Amino acid sequence: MERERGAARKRCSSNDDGLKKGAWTAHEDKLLISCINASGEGRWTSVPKRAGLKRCGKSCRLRWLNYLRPDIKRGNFSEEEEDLIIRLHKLLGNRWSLIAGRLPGRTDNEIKNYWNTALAKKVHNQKFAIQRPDDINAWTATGKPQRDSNTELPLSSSCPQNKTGTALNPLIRPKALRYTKACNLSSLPVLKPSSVDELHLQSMQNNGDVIAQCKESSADYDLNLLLFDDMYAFDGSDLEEWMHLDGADDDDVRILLDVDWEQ
DNA sequence: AATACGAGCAACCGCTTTTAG
DNA sequence: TCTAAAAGCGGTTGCTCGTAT
Repeated sequence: MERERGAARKRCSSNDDGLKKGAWTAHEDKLLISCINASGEGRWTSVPKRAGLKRCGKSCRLRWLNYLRPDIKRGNFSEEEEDLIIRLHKLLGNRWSLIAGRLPGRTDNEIKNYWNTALAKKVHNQKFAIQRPDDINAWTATGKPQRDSNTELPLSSSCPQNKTGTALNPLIRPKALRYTKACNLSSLPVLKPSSVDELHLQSMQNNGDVIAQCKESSADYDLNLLLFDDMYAFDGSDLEEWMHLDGADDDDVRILLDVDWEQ
């Protein structure tokens, strides 16, 4: 299998078979557009033959998706787009396709380039780094809040809090989705496992006190915007317990178990 | 005017994941 | 269930163009 896949890669990457590489000409673009208009997207390996192009299917796909698609938005990024990219990058890291999914008309390649050339520097200069809790000493070395030894629930004093007594700036990472960056959940979009169609959570309660509130604001495929107004410190096991207290179903618990602490 | 340098971006490469038979 | 092919993804490369020297 590996040999076959390697061979397939070689076929696409090699110039031995006369495949053209480098910048696309206007004529090639025209041929590709005509082909896709005639038979639709997909079956990329057969596109070069159908279009009369000396390119590999992969190259055709990339050209179409990143440049020729009619719904592509060109031009400068707006402030709103810029802000959204920064916030999503804080949450998702270099998951460009996911980020692009939140910006209609923008491609992952475009966003990636924009990040690498402009935003990364800007974010660095603005010290847009993840904010650590003010009272970091109250936190354990793992980044988890200290717990009550009897209830195993987090001690309220172990988490930095605002004036209303709710927690500030918990750092979490959705581990099941192989994201590598810690993030500040406050007002940020949160990834939801794609297998979960609906998010039922409206509130999680513990002994009558609202621990966290989630507001569903999007019905996208794999991203739901959850706004955690005042988020309490928690980790996966705490949440599981809380969810069961609240009568949540397995999907709800799974969402929350996909969240793991990272300092 | 010539050259060097850096920024921006399109395209490529190779790996992983998904799909189809 | 297994395998090969196709599609998707993110990192990297290299070309072009503008600016500084």
